[in-house]
Amino acid sequence: MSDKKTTKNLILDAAEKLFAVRGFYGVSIRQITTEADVDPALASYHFGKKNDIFEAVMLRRAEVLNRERIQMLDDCIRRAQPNPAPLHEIIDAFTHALLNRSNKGGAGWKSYFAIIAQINNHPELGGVIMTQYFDPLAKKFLDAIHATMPETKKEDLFWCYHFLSGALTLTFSGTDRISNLSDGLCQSSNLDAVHERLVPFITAGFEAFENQSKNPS
Amino acid sequence: MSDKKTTKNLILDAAEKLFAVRGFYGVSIRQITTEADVDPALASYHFGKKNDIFEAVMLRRAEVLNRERIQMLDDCIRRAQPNPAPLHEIIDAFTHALLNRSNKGGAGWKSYFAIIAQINNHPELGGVIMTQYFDPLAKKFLDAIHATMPETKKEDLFWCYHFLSGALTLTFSGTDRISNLSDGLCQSSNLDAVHERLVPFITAGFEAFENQSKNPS
DNA sequence: AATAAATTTCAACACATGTTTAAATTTATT
DNA sequence: AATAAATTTAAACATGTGTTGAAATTTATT
Repeated sequence: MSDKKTTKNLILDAAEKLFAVRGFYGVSIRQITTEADVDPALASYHFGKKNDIFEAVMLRRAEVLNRERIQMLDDCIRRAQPNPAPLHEIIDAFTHALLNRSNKGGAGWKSYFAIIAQINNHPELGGVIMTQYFDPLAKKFLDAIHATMPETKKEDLFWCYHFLSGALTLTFSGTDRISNLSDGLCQSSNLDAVHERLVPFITAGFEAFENQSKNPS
Repeated sequence: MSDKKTTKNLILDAAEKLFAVRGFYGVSIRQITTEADVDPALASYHFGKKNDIFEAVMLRRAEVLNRERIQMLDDCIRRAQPNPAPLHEIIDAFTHALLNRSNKGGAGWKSYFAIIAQINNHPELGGVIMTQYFDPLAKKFLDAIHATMPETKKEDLFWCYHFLSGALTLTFSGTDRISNLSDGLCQSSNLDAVHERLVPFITAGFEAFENQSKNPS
């Protein structure tokens, strides 16, 4: 699904697809290599341990993703100069590449984000892997938001980011529980509908902490 | 950790603890029964399949939890009569029992919520189990919110609920990624700090959709 | 074309998996 | 105290696990 169909990529594609549905522990190397139509020994040969396959899956798309997101952030900061960037544009820059890829990037990207959703909420892997691949970028966004909302306590901004992260990743998870709740009126797969609502929702949430004089309870 | 220390409860407690850290597929029945200091065969004897253990873990606390949350919702609706309940009180009723138990309910409750966080973001289990145990309650809350915000499109309310669900469950997950991000300034374990900020954040998010005349993009 | 390197195959390793069976033991009932 | 039921134990089942090793094959280099 990405680049040349080398054995390495065949394995990564298969692993990505299966990890997305059953998680790291729910997938065996045999299942991966069967899905990839490849000998089981090739997984060890090309990647080493099972853990290394997982990390390779994560790394492959994280790079292109982060490049895109930083680009969007820099653009919106530059556009606004000398003023600070508008909050909703920063939120959009943070989420747009993700939702857009998840929506129109093909099955591989969708699987990738489903894995991220799982990891982000997984106590054992979440702290490590997310921190490793996405924290530098998160800090850049928080800096940008801080520049836009200089009077808001940093502590509050961190928590707002935390809520943003949770809302965003649940959208990726592909559980589509909202479809049941809404009797089919809403669907997680309709990521345009999500994006239209996520940005104003989160923006309003941040803005609730703009007047620091207000009683925070 | 709950009720009498029967074999059944010993197994459920151990399963709860382990599932919270490594997920359903990451835990074996042997690990569970070892942790519970009990013969492996007793898991099958008392519960049947591994899946049944998991469902028993889920069900045990879901009942007391939902009873508490419905109570709080009914209370805040009754207090406000004949007016609709204030939005922030509804949000509080939805989240308070969860965050409070996770904070002060002991290790078992903390594990339980970590499992919920995983399930909620798991494409295979999330749709089924969360729908089964928590959807009736979610519908009640959405009805209450709809009564408070009658002019807002139901579709918007569903999405807002979706974001709320994501932000809330990430808080439960126990990943504490926010601790790294904030250099220890914020910690997921400090659930009072979360609650103080989650309610106004989410409330403001909902309220962003109050004026239906506004362009939703 | 001959040689070296990289890749793929096939078989096997030792161990872990969920679950079952039948006997031993404890607990409850008459 | 005798009998029945419920629970616990210990062993084993077949199958799946991640990983490795040594040949066979393909690809690249000289």
